[in-house]
Amino acid sequence: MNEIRPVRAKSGTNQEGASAHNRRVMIDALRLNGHLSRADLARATALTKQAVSNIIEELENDGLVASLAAVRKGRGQPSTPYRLVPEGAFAIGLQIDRHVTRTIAVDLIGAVLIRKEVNLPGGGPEEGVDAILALIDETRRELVTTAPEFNDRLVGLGVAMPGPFGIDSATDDPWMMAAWQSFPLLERLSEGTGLDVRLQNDAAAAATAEKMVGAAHGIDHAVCVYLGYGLGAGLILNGELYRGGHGNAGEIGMILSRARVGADDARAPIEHRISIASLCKGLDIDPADPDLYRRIDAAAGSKDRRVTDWIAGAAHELRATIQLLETIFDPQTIILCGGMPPVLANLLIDALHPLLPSIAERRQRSTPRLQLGFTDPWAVAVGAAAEPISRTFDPRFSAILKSRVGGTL
Amino acid sequence: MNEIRPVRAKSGTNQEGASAHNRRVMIDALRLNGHLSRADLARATALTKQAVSNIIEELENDGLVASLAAVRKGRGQPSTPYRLVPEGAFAIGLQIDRHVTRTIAVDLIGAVLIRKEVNLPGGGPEEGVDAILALIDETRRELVTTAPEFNDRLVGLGVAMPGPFGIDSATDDPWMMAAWQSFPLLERLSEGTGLDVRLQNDAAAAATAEKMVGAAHGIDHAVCVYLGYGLGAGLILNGELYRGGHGNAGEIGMILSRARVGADDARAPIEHRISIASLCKGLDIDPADPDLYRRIDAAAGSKDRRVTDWIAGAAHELRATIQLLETIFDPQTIILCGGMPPVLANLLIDALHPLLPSIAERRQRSTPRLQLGFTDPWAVAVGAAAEPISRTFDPRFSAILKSRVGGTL
DNA sequence: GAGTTAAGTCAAGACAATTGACTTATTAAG
DNA sequence: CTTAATAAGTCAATTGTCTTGACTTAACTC
Repeated sequence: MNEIRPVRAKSGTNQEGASAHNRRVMIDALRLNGHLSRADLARATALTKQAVSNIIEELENDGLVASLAAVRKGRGQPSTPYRLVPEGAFAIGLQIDRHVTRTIAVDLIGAVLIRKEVNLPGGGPEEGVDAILALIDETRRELVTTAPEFNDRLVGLGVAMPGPFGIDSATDDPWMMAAWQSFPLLERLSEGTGLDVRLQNDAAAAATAEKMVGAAHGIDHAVCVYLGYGLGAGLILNGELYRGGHGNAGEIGMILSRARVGADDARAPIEHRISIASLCKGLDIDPADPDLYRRIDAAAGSKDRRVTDWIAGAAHELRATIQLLETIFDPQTIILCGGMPPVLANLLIDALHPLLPSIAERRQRSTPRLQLGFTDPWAVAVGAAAEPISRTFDPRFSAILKSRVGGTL
Repeated sequence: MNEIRPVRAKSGTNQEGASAHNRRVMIDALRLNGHLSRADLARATALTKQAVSNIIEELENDGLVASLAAVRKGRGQPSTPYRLVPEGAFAIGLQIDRHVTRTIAVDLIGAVLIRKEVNLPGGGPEEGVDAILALIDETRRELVTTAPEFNDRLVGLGVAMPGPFGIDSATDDPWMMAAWQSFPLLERLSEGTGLDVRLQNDAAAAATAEKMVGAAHGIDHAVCVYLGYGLGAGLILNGELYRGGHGNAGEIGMILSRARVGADDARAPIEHRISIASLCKGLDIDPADPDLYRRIDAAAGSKDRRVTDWIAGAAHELRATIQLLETIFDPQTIILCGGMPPVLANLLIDALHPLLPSIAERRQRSTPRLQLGFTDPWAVAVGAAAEPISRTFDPRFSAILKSRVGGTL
């Protein structure tokens, strides 16, 4: 403690870390493959039968896995497959959006257990946070009351709200939620609930949802393009969500468009053409309109000229963005998701084809270059709730390491 | 073996994996901090003094670390700092470029030990590979002869060549090295040398070099923009080089430009304006000119109008690209590197400022948004050689896991 | 010179995976 | 029907690596 010079180093690990990893690997394998016997797991994880047996027994005692009926499949003793027990854990997701606030609870396999939606009272975050805490508490109580098997099974609270976070320049973008950005939300929620709380932006949450229960399930390299009020991307790289140096990776809405606005060189963010906000502008709807979803749905269904114009513009811009993302990330697939009516999503997907040539054009593709993901407005909340589940149960480098105590010399 | 259904799962780990990780963590900590005592290491890695002591003793026996003179720094027993022993390991890097082939050897700390350059005999890869194997062997022998302490210390061979790899459409880009792309180079090199061989594209190799001995040293999130014959980016994400789903991540040269070529909507790859190849075109030099570097240097130094034009065009395009990369990756810094004369690099860096506004504009930056990295033409070869060192000694998730034996049911 | 602080070692203990032999349950072959 | 082959899974002993807590050593401070 004589010098202030910080020592930079990664953490080491020990048997506990290894064991924790192995438990996560078992859960991950069951999540990906549905059900596997102990022998299957031993082969798949490169562990010995005995090690797997011990771990599975432990997980069974913890109520995280359960056996199914034995299966005869040829010579040899029949195998006993194991599956995840959905009731083994649950997490709460909180989505704070511009006009609504939602809570949701999902179980170990990502299934939705309960959901609630409120309009926050006017005023700022200071007033809102109490309402949020009440909503979370209500969600928690209600679930445990109706399904007591979930008692003591809550692993965390995930929060999703529009980013970017921690940016100096309070941009004058009317769709940014400046007040919430500067509010110490996580601290207040953590204090108020006693839970481990983590924040993601909308796109990251949508990607987390796609990864656990959607099109990105089991895919290690995917870019989820999230089209909401704004535009973002959730980056799944090496099987984990990538956050960037300051938690703002994937804010692709702020990429400057290729199209010039006027005669000068000023270019607008692509979000100004690819977003529900821009569609609202075109349709002359207030984005705060509580009936927004239905109105867009109607307009899209009726082939309103203003919708087709928007689609043409958005598709033009988005095609280039997809080519860009493919070029930069070389992902296995790109997933288009967002809280929009399926009619609109399908029109957009159609308008995006044919895609621009890119390195993603390869003969032996196992997944399409572009797929449609969730369009359910609740997907972001699901992703928010899926994050604590993933953090608690998925294999990841950081879960192996010992938690740092000191870190400075 | 009754079903073909593959079981997808991550590998488990055991004490061996944990131990291997801890050894790597020690080496990484010493690499980052220069020298640390056992007590420092224990604090920094969250391991116990005893565990660190054992590991360091082992590493010392293996000739990878060595102690320095004891340091008195206040009360208590003086500490004995340890440092990496450069002679503890070396790796060979092979750079196959359009007009030259280079080999290099670097030691454990990334210092260059020996380097060689040849022009491959005409003909295709089939003729070339024998010359390459001879060159590698010569490099290896010469080093071990002049510095016998390196005997038996070779950890691998890293190869760098222009990407992208494994793309169907043999593009008609005259700068692609189609013949080499389809040649089973790695297999042949692996057979011929008996070494573990890995391939990177130029930009990835440059980033690997920056990470081990350059501007990205100790930085976990950085994008290295590599300006060579073509344009690419080496992505350092979470402290590791990101390769993408098919090993082609970061091929940003193929991003389509914002500028239209003609009146129609056709757009050229930005590489057509940001690359040495494009500069050659502008200067009317054959990129194969053996005197290329000097001629560009002269032109840049003399403020040749054609050079300033190129710089203006490249800077315009590159500014947008930098804004794009910052927006997508939210890195701690962007490093511009490439095999160009420093005069040119500095002119380009100057022309890039002021940078476009982006989320990277934050008050408490510890690193500049854009820095100049290596411009040495040998940097790619260094990066190629640094890869086996990094793979062997740096902490990484995959190093903890047991190697898969089966994997299918 | 006594007390304090910090680095580092010693020896025993704990933990989780490994090893190799064994049991059990089924199909295949003669 | 019997025997062999095959595969799942268990038992008990072993191993390797980190942890624990007491101890030693070497400096500084008062």
